[in-house]
Amino acid sequence: MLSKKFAYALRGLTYIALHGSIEKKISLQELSDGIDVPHFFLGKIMQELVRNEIVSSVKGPGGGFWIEDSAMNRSAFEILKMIDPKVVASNCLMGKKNCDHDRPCPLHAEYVACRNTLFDSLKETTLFNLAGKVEAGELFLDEKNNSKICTL
Amino acid sequence: MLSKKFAYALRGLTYIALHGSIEKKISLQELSDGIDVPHFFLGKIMQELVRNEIVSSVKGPGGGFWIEDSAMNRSAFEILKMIDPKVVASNCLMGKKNCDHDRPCPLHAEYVACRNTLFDSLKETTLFNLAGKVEAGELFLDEKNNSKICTL
DNA sequence: TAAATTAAAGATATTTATGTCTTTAATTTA
DNA sequence: TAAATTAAAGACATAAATATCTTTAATTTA
Ligand code: FES
Ligand code: FES
Repeated sequence: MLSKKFAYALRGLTYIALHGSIEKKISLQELSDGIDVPHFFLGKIMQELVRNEIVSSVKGPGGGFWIEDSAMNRSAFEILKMIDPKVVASNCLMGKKNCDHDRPCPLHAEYVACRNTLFDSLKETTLFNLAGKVEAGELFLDEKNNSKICTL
Repeated sequence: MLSKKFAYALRGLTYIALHGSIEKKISLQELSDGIDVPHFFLGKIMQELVRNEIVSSVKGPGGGFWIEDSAMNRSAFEILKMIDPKVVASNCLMGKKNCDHDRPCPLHAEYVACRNTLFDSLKETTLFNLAGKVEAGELFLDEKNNSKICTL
């Protein structure tokens, strides 16, 4: 449903929002270490976010990434649209070409409800919010030491 | 989130549940025409369902697929576990190796709620239910004439 | 029994997502 | 200015999902 690209983007941005600033830029190296995501792949994703002006960057010694105050209130949903537009464009969950209210597939109702709920919370969640929650110990960006599997 | 394999499987089974019987078997040709799904790909999926005794088949003239009465109350969730087991095993939505309640990622709460809702309804939905709804005109298996896109 | 029909099985192909490596350009520092 | 550092850009590689084609086996019918 959601791509790894989006997942990595959101985790990366949250890390930068939390640890970075114009004075302390976050290098790609620190970032990929910090969230346990493949270095080069993350680099590509950051490029895209820089182009979209979600994050800022400079090259050279001491360079790296940071997030302007004005970008801190960008929502997770905006990031999703940027990184994974196909998902937002809403394909049918049951493999039909398009999701259609008038000719719903077997999972239409469930899918729409589920997706709307998820998207609504993505719309309400800003990078600032996410950074705050990480700071409060309510959520975690990396994946070291997480051995317990939620088996449902 | 859910694969096309699962989508095609569920739509195919519903078609067979609705139109097939031991007297009137559904050929792969009729089936792929009926639900607008790639012929050969659907064939592979049906093979798997036959091996798992969800659907029955015979070769030869007049042969094809049908569903025994006893299989009509199999749930969509059972089909999902069969066809797309990774999804049920619950990977983290944000690309972490495992979904972990104790170290939740930014979308954990939303994801778990969303997934539980979806899975609950899959558990309650049987092939018999689905066939009934198609018969009642409440849902549709094919994708002809569906031009209206739900843009969210 | 021969021919026709149909699913099963196996091989191959294509596409998409994910991941990696190399080269280039920008910036800083000595 | 020269060297070092770092992101950007582009090329390449791998894996997974999706799709197709060919051959084989089972079954029916003539
Ligand atoms: S028609 Fe399938 S999800 Fe809407
Ligand atoms: S930890 Fe990511 S979905 Fe549970």
